[in-house]
Amino acid sequence: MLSQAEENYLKCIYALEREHGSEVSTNLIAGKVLTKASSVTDMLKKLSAKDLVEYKKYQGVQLTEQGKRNALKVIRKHRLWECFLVQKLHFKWDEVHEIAEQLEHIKSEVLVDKLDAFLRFPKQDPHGDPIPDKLGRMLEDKSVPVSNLKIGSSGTLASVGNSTKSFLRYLNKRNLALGDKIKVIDIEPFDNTYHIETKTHRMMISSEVAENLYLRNVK
Amino acid sequence: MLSQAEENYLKCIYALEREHGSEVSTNLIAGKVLTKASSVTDMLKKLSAKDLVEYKKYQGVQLTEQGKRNALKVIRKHRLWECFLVQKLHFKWDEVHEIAEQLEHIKSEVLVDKLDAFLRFPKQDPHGDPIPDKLGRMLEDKSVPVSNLKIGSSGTLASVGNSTKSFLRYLNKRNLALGDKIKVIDIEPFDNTYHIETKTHRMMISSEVAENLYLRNVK
DNA sequence: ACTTATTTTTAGAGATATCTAAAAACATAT
DNA sequence: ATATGTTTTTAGATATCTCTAAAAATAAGT
Repeated sequence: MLSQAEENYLKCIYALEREHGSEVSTNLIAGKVLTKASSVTDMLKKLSAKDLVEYKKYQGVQLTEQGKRNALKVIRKHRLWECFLVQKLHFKWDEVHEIAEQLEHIKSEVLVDKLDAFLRFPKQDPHGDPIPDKLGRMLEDKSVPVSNLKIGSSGTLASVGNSTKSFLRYLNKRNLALGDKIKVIDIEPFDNTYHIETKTHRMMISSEVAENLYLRNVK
Repeated sequence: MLSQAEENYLKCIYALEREHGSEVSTNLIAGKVLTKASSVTDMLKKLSAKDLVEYKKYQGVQLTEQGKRNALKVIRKHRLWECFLVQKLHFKWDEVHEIAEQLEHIKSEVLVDKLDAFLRFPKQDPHGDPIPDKLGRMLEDKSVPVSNLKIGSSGTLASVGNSTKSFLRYLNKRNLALGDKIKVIDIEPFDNTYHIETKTHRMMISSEVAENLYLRNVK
């Protein structure tokens, strides 16, 4: 049985393996979990003892198959609960992340599967992220962050790389929503600020924001 | 912010104050929480420091107004989640207690109120227990345990004093369900075994079971 | 009232998850 | 290759919640 802290680390390492290579460093984890490197080291030893990660001192970590399975279970729960909160309880997309962070740790296989059925087996959560099925399979993510685009290319906003309340409120304020078509007009070479255009607006976004807007059907 | 352990103690003390007098002893609590008396003492000190209980050494405890408010919040959440699990996810009444024990600790006022609305403000949970509203008000419980009845009296099964899987499965097996009319036919003076009768069956139940079957409209 | 039994509290220790500060390993630069 | 800087790990401490074993308070019995 995994503790909440252990589950959070697995989820975090899973995300970092996708963002960066499959070798994840202690400091990277510390940054994401908002803790100190020394705490991360402690936890990595524990996860390693449980065969959830491959860990060699000073070498960073990698999830084992078992670790990945467990990470996907937590992610599945998180995203299903987000769907529930938005679809059934009528929360806004910027209000659900923090609550789902708690709900994702509820222990009951049956509960998750019944919730999945109740929601009619959704394939994506309110932020456009794919929901793993019972076996961990999910839609392959072919989206690209705006920060990878060249001037002149465009695509459709498919998901966001950050589901915190503050980021989503920022998007609301700027009138950006999933499904919007976005085109890159210009890039400031100095600080990588992006000038983008939607159907109705033109705006500038920082490089950090550009890294968190994922587009599909990029041309 | 209260920890899960603290919330569990408050809930437990609340229940014991109803079952026994308002003075609840350390050992009683230890029995209900399944822990040792020494652990209870530690926790009582902590709850007392937070003004959630009135505690004097060797004298037992009592919830303060604040403690009662918090206990009712947890109970409200527990019972609402049980409704959700049965009504929306189609769990059986004997499958929800353990899951609700986890869900009751999810922190979000808005969530509870939205859940309440989603379920159309139910007044009772699947075990017949009253659900406190946002302000802690609930249906007054006028039911009586079978163990308080005399030979010849009868009533309608209104709620159960124990929602564990094992007890509810026992009731399923004996074909006892909420709403059933129950009549006391005889009481063994030796061990307080009750002979009871429903519309379709006659059976014997132990005194422990009799203490956990609550009837309304007793005549 | 005094002995015995029960209940409750204290004292000290373990497990989990975190931290700070210092040491060790690794990376980089001249 | 040696010095400098960064990253990671260790060592030791704290907070929460639990336990066992022993001491203190209360209750009960004759």
